[in-house]
Amino acid sequence: MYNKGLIYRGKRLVNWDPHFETAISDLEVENTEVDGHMWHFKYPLAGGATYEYVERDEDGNVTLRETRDYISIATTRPETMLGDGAVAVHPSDARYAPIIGKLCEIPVGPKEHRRLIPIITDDYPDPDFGSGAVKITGAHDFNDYGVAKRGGIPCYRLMDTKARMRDDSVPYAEAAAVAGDVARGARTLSEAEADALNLVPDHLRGLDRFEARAKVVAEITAEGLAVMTRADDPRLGRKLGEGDDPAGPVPLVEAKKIMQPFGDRSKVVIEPMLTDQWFVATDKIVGPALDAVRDGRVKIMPESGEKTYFHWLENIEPWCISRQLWWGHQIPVWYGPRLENGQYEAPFPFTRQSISSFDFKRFVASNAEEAIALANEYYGCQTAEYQQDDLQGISVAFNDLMNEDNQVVPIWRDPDVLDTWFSSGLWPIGTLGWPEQTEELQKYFPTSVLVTGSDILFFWVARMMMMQLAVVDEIPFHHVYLHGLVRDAKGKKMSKSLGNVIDPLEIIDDYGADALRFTNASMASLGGVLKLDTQRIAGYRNFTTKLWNACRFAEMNGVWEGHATRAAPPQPQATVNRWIIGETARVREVVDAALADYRFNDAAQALYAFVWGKVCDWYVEFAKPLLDGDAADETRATMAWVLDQCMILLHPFMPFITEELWHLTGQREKLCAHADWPDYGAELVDPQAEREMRWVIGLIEAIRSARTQLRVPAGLWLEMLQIDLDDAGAAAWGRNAAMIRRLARIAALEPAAAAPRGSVTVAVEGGTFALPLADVIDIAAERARLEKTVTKGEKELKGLEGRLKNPHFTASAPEEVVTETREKAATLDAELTRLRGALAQLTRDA
RNA sequence: GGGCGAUUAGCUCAGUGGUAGAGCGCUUCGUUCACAUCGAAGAUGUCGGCAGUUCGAAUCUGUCAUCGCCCA
Repeated sequence: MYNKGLIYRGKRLVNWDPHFETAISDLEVENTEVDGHMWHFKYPLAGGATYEYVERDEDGNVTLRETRDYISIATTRPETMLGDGAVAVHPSDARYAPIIGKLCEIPVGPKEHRRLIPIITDDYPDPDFGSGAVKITGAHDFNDYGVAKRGGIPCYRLMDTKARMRDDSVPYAEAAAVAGDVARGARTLSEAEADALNLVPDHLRGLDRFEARAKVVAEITAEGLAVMTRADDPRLGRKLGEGDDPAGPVPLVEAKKIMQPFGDRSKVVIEPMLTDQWFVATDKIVGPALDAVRDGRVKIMPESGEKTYFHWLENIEPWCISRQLWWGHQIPVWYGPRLENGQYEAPFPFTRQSISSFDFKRFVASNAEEAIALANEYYGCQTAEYQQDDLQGISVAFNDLMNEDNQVVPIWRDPDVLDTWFSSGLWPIGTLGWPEQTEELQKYFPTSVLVTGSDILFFWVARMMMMQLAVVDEIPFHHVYLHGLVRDAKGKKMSKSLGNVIDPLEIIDDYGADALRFTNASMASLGGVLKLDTQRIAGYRNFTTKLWNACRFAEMNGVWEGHATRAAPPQPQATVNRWIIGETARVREVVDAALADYRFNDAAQALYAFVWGKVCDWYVEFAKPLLDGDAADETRATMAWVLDQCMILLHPFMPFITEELWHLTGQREKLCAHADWPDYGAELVDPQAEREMRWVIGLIEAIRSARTQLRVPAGLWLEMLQIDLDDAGAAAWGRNAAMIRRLARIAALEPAAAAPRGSVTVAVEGGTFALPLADVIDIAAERARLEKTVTKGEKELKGLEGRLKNPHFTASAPEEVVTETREKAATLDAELTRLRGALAQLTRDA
């Protein structure tokens, strides 16, 4: 990338972490609002010059007119005043028009060496904010840096790597004199010369930045150059004490919420710092990464992630990739003296400062041998490698070279390391052996799906995209699946300092790895926040137990005797068995469709509903009578197949228990993990069986509901009367009587012409039944129950009929929707008729 | 200030134009031979407000409100 011109070295303002003494990226900075102060100071005009300062209201009326010999500046960081290069005002700001181009004095430092700086115009200052005038400290503020660059204002660095006031270079008097010449236009400074100049007054040198701030404030205030106000000025944000005079003059120090940058690891205040760093020219490599998503070669899910991705990449800044850390990939660049017209050039003698900022000759190579080879060729003589911090060694070697004592040129490697995101940006190819053309690289690159947290989109995903396209000119993956961040049950970000971190190992101890995994899957809907709630995990723990118990039931009934894996479903005769095979086929289709769309929660949800709600709640219950009868063998075969399918389909969501059950329940040629994923579908559905079982379940539920609502003792077996029943219903009853009677606790079914006095009506599709319970139940309760059902049904029917009566609906709605609505209305109408009949009967009896 | 998103049952959340669901919780009942980490039955919603598009809106559009995240 360096050779392609995509990486360069430059002096730029970076986020500097004074604790770890390294540059960090924007994304590693947390901006937090804290209570801060805004100081207002007077910058006296040079030579005692004065001007008419006029303020007007919105209508242009003069609200203040006074003669001033200063310009008022507000700052939240007074210590940076020492490095001011100018004062800027907005070009449209009439208040300061008379003094533009004039010089003013920085009101700090020894009186005899006060620095003068120019008053310039720039679009950055907001005339409505503070005094409208902004001090420009290019080396310590990002906005100011921009103004300084535009206005040709020098950037004076004030602090060292620990954010202490600088204590190097020449005495203040000398430095201030140079800066004064610059301000008067008598000379200019190169970037490096400005950087080398230490403008910290001698008595402040070596102080911590916050100590220096306090001293600067105290000195300016003592000199009477703080802007004053009344003690009861609300901007001060403080309460007056007993003896305070509300009108008493006090310095204007506003109490203000300010956004302050903190290092996300060190938690110390980040200092914008002008340093030499390596950068990626992101503007040159961002295009392909944007195009790949725009044209759909790479898809980000959820789609909102694409918007975020575009927004970030379209506004990307140069990427600072050097870090001053001891760990990481060391930057593969070696430096040596420049060779110009046969002369070696270097800042002799070498100092820490000069060696890191001088523009040396660079040798970029993948290892030291190659670098030395390059250097030997360039210098036409031998070279030797040194450590950059071995200043003495390099100085001696360079001195010998100059004195022609020894023709060995010293070179040394850049001590900085690469940003981890730069290194890991190459992960998709680096892990496969690149730059070697390995078999793995051929086989696995480009990769397929990247699954990661939504917060990683900028950190890593965008960088992998840019770097793979820049380095090997291919997309690294075709799908990016962004999941939410796991939070605690209250939605708080987990953090060690808050102590709300949920340790997955503890969850696993309490609920099992399968329960945790299933929970994660079931909450993995696209986007959003995942609030990890142990109650929910416990629910899925219960689900694993449920599956276990279903298999145990099967075992107790001989289902697993001689069982071996069978891919093809059995072909049973019994409706129940035919039905559950169809249901299995349906859920397999739903699960596959969900997985294909990365809707893991839908897949998990469908399996949960099927295994618990269909297999355990109904099929196992229905099977109980069958296991004693003629259909016992085919039922065993069906149950074995269905449970095998449950294990296979559930395996991705709960691998441990399914694998365990797999091996406990039959002869297995391979792991459940390796079992063939099924591909059957709707062809296994028997529509007749499905209709019949739906009817049976409906009848059982209707009877159970009537029983409990009328408080029939749960253990009581009831006689039931068949009032009317169509052919389909009669056939269904005939085939499933044993199951219905068992599950609804019906002792016997007798035909009857009419429901006798005081009986409970059970209306289902195509039929009406009655439970003669005159002795047991409360007639009024039964009437209330029926009335409630009728009212509810009537309301629904009214809605359906309303739609059907609307000609626009029948004309414009899709045909199947109209048909479906008609059928629903007809069924409901028939049921209501039966219920109304029962209600009338009840009223007559009473 | 800019961008993104959210607002649905008591709680946590699904639901991309056909009249609203799940889990948990809650109420009542239950020692029925897989399972009380269970079973049966039940209650609970002007889908944040308003306006619009549409035969039909939780869903699309606009607007307001509240909240969250990211970036300044």
